Amino acid sequence: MSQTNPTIVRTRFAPSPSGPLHVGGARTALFCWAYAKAHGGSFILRIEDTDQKRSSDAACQALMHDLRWLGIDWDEGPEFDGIGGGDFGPYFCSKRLDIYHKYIDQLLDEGKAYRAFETPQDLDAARNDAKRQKHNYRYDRSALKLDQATIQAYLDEGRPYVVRFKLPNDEPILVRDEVRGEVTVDPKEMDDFVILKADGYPTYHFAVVVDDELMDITHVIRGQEHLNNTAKHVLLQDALGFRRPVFAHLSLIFNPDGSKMSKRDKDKALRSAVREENIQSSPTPTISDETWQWWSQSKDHQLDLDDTVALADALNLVLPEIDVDDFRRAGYLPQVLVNYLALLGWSPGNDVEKFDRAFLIEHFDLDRIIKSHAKFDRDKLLAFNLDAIQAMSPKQFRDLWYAHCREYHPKFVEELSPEQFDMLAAANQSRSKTLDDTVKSSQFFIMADDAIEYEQTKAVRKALCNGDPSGYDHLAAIKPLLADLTDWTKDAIEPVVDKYSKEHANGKLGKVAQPLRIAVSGSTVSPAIFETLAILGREAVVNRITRCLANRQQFLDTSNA
RNA sequence: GACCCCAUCGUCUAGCCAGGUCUAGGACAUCAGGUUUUCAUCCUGAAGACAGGGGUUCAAAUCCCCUUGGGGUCACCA
Repeated sequence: MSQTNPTIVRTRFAPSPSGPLHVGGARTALFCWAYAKAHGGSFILRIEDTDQKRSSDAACQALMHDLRWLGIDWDEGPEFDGIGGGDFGPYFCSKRLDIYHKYIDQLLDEGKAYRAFETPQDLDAARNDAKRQKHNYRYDRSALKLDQATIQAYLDEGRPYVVRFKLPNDEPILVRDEVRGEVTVDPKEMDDFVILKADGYPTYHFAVVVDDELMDITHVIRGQEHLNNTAKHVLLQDALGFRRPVFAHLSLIFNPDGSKMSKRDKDKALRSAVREENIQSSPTPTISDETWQWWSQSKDHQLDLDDTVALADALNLVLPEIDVDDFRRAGYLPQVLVNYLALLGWSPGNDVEKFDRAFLIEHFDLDRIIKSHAKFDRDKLLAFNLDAIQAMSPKQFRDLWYAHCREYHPKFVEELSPEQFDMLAAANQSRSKTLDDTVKSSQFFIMADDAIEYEQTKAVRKALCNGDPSGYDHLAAIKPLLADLTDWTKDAIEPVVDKYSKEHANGKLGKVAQPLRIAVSGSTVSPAIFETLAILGREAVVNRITRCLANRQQFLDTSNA
C-alpha cells in the first residue's frame, strides 16, 4: 500500500542491550531472520543502545552469543565471532549521534520540532496533576509559546532541553499492518513526544525511524507493544520525507498462568518462595547480609544473576526459564527452541509441527502469523526436546552431552574415564528430556563409594527390607557372584543376575535389580541396571554392596524411628 | 481511565480471508489399558473447544454488530 515496491527485503532486529535475551525477543529475531531468508533478503542486527543508563557491553555480547547459538546469524551488524559488518553502519545507535542530530536540526529548521525546557520533575508533577483530576496527560506545548529571545537566553545559560516533535494536524493516522490489517490512531491520543533527550541521545522513536530509513529496512517486524508507537513513526517518516516500511506486529508470549513473561519472573519466584517458607535472613552461604537487606527492602531491587541462582539453589527452587541462556543451561537444543518458538505465533498449516531452520527459510511468510497471544508451554517444549534427543545418533548425543557437562557439570568429565563417560551417555540418551535432565540422577556415578546415602523412602525400604528373602538377603547372596566375575561388561553381568533371579527370586528380576540399584546409587532411580553396574566397575559395585549390607541394621533402626 | 489489539479442546494450533465437504483435524498435557529391572520412555485407546447475544444468508467456527473476557500503549525505556 504505502510501501515503495522494495526489490530486496531487508529486516532488522533492534534489541536494547540492557539485559539477557529473553524468548520473546528471540522469537522476534527469528521471525525477522526467517522472513529475510525466505525472501532472499538480508537480516540486520542493530544495537539500540540509546539508553545510556541501562545499556551495557556485557549484555550486548551475551545477546549476540545467544543469537548465534540459536543459529540466527545476521548478514549485517556488529562484528562478532566471524560475522557482521556491512555498508550501512555503524550498527550501534550510540555511534550514530551525529546522524540523528542532522535530522533533528532539519526538523527544527522546518518548524516541525521544537525545544522544550521542562525538567523531568516538572513533567512528573504535571502528569500527577492530570492523574488526580482523572484526565489523560498531554504535553501542553508551553515551550511553543516561548519567544525567541527567551529560548536564546536559556540556550546561552546552558539550560538542558529536549526536542519535541510537533504533531502536524488532527487527521487520523492510518497504519497498515501485515498481521493486523489497518489500524487507525487518532492524533488526539498522542502529544508532542520527545525525539531528542537532554543527554543528546535520540529517543527510540527517532532513532528507529532514522536508522530504518538509512539502512534501507523494508520490513519492520517487532512486538505488539510497538503497535501504538507506529503512528508516531509514520508521522516522523512523513515529516522527514522517508519511505514507509511494511509493518508486522507480533503478539506477545505469556506464562502458563497468563501473566506476561518478563525478566522479573525469576525475582518474583524467589520472593514468593522466601515468603512461603518464611525466611527472614540470607541462608548462608548464599548471598551477603547486606545484599539480602537491600533486596528485602523493595521489590524494585533485583538480585544479579549469580545471587539469584545461589539463592534459588539454597531454597531448592527451580527458577522459571525465560531467557535464552536459561534454556541453554537447562539443556534444551537450540534447534528445538527455534522450532518451538516459531510455532508459538506462526504455523505452516497442514498439521506440520516439527521443522528446522531450512524449512523456515523455505516456508516462512507473514500471512500465517497468528494474531492472538500465546502462552509458553514448557511441557510441549520438553516433549519436542526429548524427541530430538532420541532422534540423535549415539555419537551426536555423546558429543553434545559431553560439551554440556564440560560447561556446566565438569565433574562428570573429570571423574569419569572416557569409556565410562561414553557408556553413561549411551545409558542416559533415551531417558533425557534435556541435556541436564539426567545429571541430577546420575550424581552417584561420580561420588565416592562411601558417600552414597540411602534414601529414606517407602520404595527403598520396601525393596531392601520386605519379603523373604529380602532385598538385603539377595544382595548378600549375589555379591560373591559379582565379585568373582572376571569379564565386567553389561553382557557378562546380565546373565549372572538373570540366572540368580530365576533361581532365587521366581524369575522376578526386579526383586534383585532394585536392591542392587539402591546399593550402588542410594535411590530407586538410575539408568538400566546392567549398564549402571558396568559403568561403575566391579570394585565400586562390590564396595557399595558391602557398605549397603554393613549399613543394614542402622538403616532399619533409622527407618523405624 | 482513554486509545489500540485479540478471542477454536487445559495449552499451542488447523479450519476463517475466497460461508456448505466440520457429527471441527493435529500436537502437548490429562485419563484408561498394555510393554518394561527403577525413573524416563514406548504402544493402544478415551475424554476434551468454535466466549455470549444479536444479525446477514437456503446455509455461519467462517461475514457484520454488540456484550464479555484477555492483552498492549499512554516516559527525557526500548
